[in-house]
Amino acid sequence: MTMQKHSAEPRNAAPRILGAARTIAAREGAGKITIEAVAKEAGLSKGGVLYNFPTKKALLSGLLDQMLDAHREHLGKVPERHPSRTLRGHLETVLQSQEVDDDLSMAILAAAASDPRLLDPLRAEMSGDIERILTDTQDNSAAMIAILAIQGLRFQRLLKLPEGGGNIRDRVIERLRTIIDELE
Amino acid sequence: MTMQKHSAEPRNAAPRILGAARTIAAREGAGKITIEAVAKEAGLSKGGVLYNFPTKKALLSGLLDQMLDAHREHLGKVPERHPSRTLRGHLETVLQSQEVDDDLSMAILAAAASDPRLLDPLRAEMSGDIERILTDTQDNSAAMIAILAIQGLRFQRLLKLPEGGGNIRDRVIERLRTIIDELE
DNA sequence: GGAACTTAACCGACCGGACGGTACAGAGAT
DNA sequence: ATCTCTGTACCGTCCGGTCGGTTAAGTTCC
Repeated sequence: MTMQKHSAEPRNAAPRILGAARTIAAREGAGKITIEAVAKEAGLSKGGVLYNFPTKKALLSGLLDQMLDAHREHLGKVPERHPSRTLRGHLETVLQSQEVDDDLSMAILAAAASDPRLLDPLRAEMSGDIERILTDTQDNSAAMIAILAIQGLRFQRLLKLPEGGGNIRDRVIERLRTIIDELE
Repeated sequence: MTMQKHSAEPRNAAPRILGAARTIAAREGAGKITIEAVAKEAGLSKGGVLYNFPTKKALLSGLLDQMLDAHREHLGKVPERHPSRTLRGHLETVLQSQEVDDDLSMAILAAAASDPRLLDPLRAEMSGDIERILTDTQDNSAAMIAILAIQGLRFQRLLKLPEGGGNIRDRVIERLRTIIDELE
């Protein structure tokens, strides 16, 4: 009967740890991400966490990496025909997968609060995205405004800032969709 | 004029303390705001800081308050005739006073990271602003997009995210100005 | 096939430092 | 003298990181 290994899920504790970190960040705020708290949430000990991520920076960095991966994957699902598909993809990502995106933003907050350098990979990624979008569209300023508005949507939701009430949010989204479509 | 007290600036250490906090946040990240560090930066001792702000929450809260005040003051300078003057004011504030606005964003970050509830005053303020803007304009979705884009500009600069290079930023701003003007 | 050893994964006690907060003393001005 | 403000010393806690186990699963050699 060989037995199970340790308790329940033997391998790959890393994703569980990252998930725990996201949970904590979403529930109690980015500042509450502590190794012990993450360990408890993930169902293992502090040592276990530090085995997988030798330092807290590594943990945060890994968190952001995972978020970026998820984000990339989402963008990949957008039909490629679309000229400004990354732009459209960004918007749809923000809309569809609220959880994933909130987590991403939370990871950004946590990273920015502890060590701004952790944002470097994000910057690189965004740099590529923006460049691609701008070369694919002729009305660069309109495209950039769309990008900025999408970012605004992110932080607005993340910080629970007021949305204007009513169906304004939906109308804004619809408007953004048409703007993006018109960008061709 | 009697005399100075101890070292240099006798009264009203509070603004100096808040300024120190802003400096630290801008220089080392929002997470590095610590009472001792603030004290050192402000040129007084920990006790001095804690006399003016009995708790760290009070400090962060005061920081955000000051930022909101400064922001309000800026908005007040915008010609009142303008129908969407708050919207225009927001944009101009972001543009003109880079320091003040970056500090505001940093305070937001710091507050959000430590205790999300500290953002409540900000939420209230923004709620009023948005409501006013939306009632003053008939194209609500366009106005909201402008608001979101302006917020996007804030965080973009705060987190040093890529801007798209070239003069795109300027063109975006010009475009936003015209959009806002057309909203009337 | 089984003792001896290695390796991977994890535990949990502990350390040092930082940090928030308290207590109290003292200097200036009035 | 008293009130306002600031400095110094200190306490308890929390947190990141270290370190010596420990357990389970191979691996090697006979």
